Order: sequence, then C-alpha cells, then structure tokens
Amino acid sequence: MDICAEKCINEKKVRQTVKTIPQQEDIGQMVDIFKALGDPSRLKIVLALLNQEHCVCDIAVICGQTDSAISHQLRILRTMKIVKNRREGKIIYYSIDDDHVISLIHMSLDHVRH
Amino acid sequence: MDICAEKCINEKKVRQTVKTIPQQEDIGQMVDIFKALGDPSRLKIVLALLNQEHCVCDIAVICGQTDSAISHQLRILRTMKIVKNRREGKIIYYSIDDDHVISLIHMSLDHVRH
DNA sequence: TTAACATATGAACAACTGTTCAAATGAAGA
DNA sequence: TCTTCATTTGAACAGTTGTTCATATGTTAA
Repeated sequence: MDICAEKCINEKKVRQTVKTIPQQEDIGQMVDIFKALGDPSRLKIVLALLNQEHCVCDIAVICGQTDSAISHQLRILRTMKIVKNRREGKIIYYSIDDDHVISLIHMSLDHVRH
Repeated sequence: MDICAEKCINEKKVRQTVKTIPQQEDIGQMVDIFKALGDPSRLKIVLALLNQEHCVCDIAVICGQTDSAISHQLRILRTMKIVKNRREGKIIYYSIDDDHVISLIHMSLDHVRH
C-alpha cells in the first residue's frame, strides 16, 4: 500500500489515522442509518412511532402528508429494519424495531436542546 | 386546530402523539445533523478527524478524494459547526468541534457492530 | 516582486431522492 | 359475489446533492 506517494504533508499522521477508519462496509451501514433519519418526513414518522404504534393513515395525519407518501417512506424504514408492522384486519400498525435508533434520536434531541 | 376531521382512525391516539412531537425547528436541526453524517464522504472525513486533527490534503489522501471535493464538504461541516479549523502558515488544520456528534458516531458504530 | 503551494470557490453536470397521481392489492362486511 | 376501505405500488417529475474542472485566494520563501 503506497499511501501518499507525494501529495500528503504528514505521512505519519495519515498512516496513524488510516488504521483507525472502520471498514467500508461498516461506514456504509452507518451512512444508511444517518441517511434514513436525515429526512424530515422519515424523522417525523419515527418520532411519532417513538410514542406508540400507529396505522399508516394516522401517521399521515400526524405528519400532515399523503397516505401514499407515508407508505413510501415506511417501506424504506421497513427495509432498513428501523420499523416493523403488524396487521389487524384491514389496518396495519407500524412501530419502532430498533433500540439503537431510539438512542440516536434521544441523543440528537439532547444536542438540539442544549 | 382540527386534526383529522374525517380521515384518521384513532383520533385519541393521534392527539396523544401529536403532543409529543418536537417543534418543527428542532426537527429541522436534528435532520441537519443526520443529513450531515448521512453521506459517505462527510462521514469518512469526520471519522478521520475523530482520531486527530488533519490538514485538507491529508484528509484527501485518507479519504481517497480530491482536495477540492474535501474542501467543499469541509465547508458544509464547518457551517454546521461540526468541525473547526486553525491556520498554521499555508496549512489549515481541521478538527471536530462537536462532542454530541462524536457520541452519535460511537453509538452508530456500536449499532453496526452488534 | 515573483513563484510555488495549500486551500477555497463557482459553475455545470450527473445522480439521487421525495412527492404526486393513478392504479392495484387484499381484507372485511353487505 | 360486490363494495368499501386501508395500504401498497409504479411511473413521472421536480428539487436537491456531490463531484469535477477551472480559477481565485492568500501565505511563504526565494
């Protein structure tokens, strides 16, 4: 591995830090979580479900958006295993399925409020 | 406020949850942080600076990207007060400027690894 | 002052993302 | 069965975002 053949200024520091960087795959997964929460619609959905489970059309009312828009976002959150759902007749209830995400949100709330 | 004139299914639950949702402004700030970390280039920069301060061109080497691309991203991170910089002659050193962000990253690393 | 270098900036472009609209499922009750 | 209702899905469109390239700052040393 020839890091920094001629470009970098402090080769020793670069080598030190490179060793500490997580694997590409881990970085990708971290990015995915942050990206999932980095959209107002999705964050608001997750914040709503933080309180209790809700069906799609109630989430739509809470978030002030279309059922369809909410459903699209829920699919993304479901794919990422951030939320799960259960059916009760015609109605499908969504809830949070990831404790780490709950912690992340509480921590970011602290950040915003201090 | 007429939440849910006819659309929603469980009006009581909707009202309960609406009360718990943070203000729009707080949500916006939370989204901004998550969005900032929700990009591979920026997250990698922050991960690098987590270890120690670095100059722009060393970050570029660490991240395998152009000086210019790194500089653009650093501007975003600087604007958000996630990183700060200090000048030493021609060289500008960047470092993390936000402890909450450090916590968020550690928590997401835990998430990925368990 | 000039040359060399580290960093920053602006415009342009491609790629990605979220919402909308229309239509399709699939479950419950008539 | 047919109808109604909650939810899902797909295509299309607009808006956003990250990178690239060329150029501009601003600092140091000659």
